[in-house]
Amino acid sequence: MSKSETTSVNRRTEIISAAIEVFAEIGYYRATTAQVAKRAEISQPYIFRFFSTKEALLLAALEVSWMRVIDSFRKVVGSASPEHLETDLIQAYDEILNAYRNEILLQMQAQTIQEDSIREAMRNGFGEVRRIVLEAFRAAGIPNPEERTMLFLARGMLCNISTALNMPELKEF
Amino acid sequence: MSKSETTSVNRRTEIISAAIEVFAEIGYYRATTAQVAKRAEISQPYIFRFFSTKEALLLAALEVSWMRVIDSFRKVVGSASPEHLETDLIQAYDEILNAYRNEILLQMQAQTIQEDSIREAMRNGFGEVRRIVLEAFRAAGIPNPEERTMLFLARGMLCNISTALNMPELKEF
DNA sequence: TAGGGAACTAATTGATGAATCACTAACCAG
DNA sequence: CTGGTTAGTGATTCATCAATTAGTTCCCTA
Repeated sequence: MSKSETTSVNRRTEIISAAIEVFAEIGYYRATTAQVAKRAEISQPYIFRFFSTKEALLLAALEVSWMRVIDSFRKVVGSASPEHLETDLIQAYDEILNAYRNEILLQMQAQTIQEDSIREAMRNGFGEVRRIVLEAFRAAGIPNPEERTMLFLARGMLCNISTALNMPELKEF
Repeated sequence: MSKSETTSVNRRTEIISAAIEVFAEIGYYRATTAQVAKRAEISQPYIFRFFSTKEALLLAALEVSWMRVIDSFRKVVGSASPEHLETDLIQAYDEILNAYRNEILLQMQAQTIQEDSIREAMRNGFGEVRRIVLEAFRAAGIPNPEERTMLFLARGMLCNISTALNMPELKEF
């Protein structure tokens, strides 16, 4: 049982969680800091004690969402047997997509945001995930690991869209 | 040589082209109708003679961009030999991605826009593309056509992201 | 050549949003 | 109990934007 004091760090985390929800639901550019504040049950100006700009808040939210995927994949890679590796990774991503849908919707939005800092965060995230999967496929002795990694990522991106548009038929076969 | 009179229809088309560029570069919600107007070399209010709202303009832009893909794929399906079908489709999409990058960037944005009319347009577009590809794979006698269609679409979506983030390594293998 | 309509714009409006400022309340150490 | 620090807010500012209104220009034709 962890205490839930209102420390500065806790507040920061609460604001990020609220931002992920609101940005995902409303759209980053259309969402207002007032809406984020309301969701976090604080006043709008108080957000700016923790994040210097709205964009800095988006960056923090993206950081959280990439770490969700990266940590999960690292855990799978560290424990899965070579023959279950790919199915376990797929299952792990599927669980994230169910439990943290908004974080993935936010990543999808960020794919087309042109701000340099956002693009860099997205490239880092994708690059790290790709590295983890590719290394794991290699270590598992999977043939054509580069192609298999590409196909794994591709299917993941189609799952995202299938989820976002509520079109299950896109990913089924 | 077609005449380039300034008819009502031409202006409409010009505005849509300008909107595709500006929305793709700036982001739909952040982009202003004034920026679109400037790109189209008309005044900002004049846009509203052709489109009742900013959202109606986005819908028209999405319509253009989906027809680009759909028409191109239909042409390939109508002329390609069964053994070249998939490579020809891939090549066709690659050419669209090069020549009409902004239209695809706009589609990517629209994947996460929650407005009902936009979601419906996106579902129609994806559904029609999927139908065309699946039917063509079946007619060509390709085994597991549903799975192959899913993988084809998945690779396409990864190509989009690879292009948007300028990460060529994502799609290569 | 008068006038009617199509193409187009300047000026404005009402609403909204990010960010800042000036302030209060609660707590805690010496 | 007091002086400093942390947590927090109401009110405001300045900018911006979608959409409307009220016009002007220009061409075609009867």
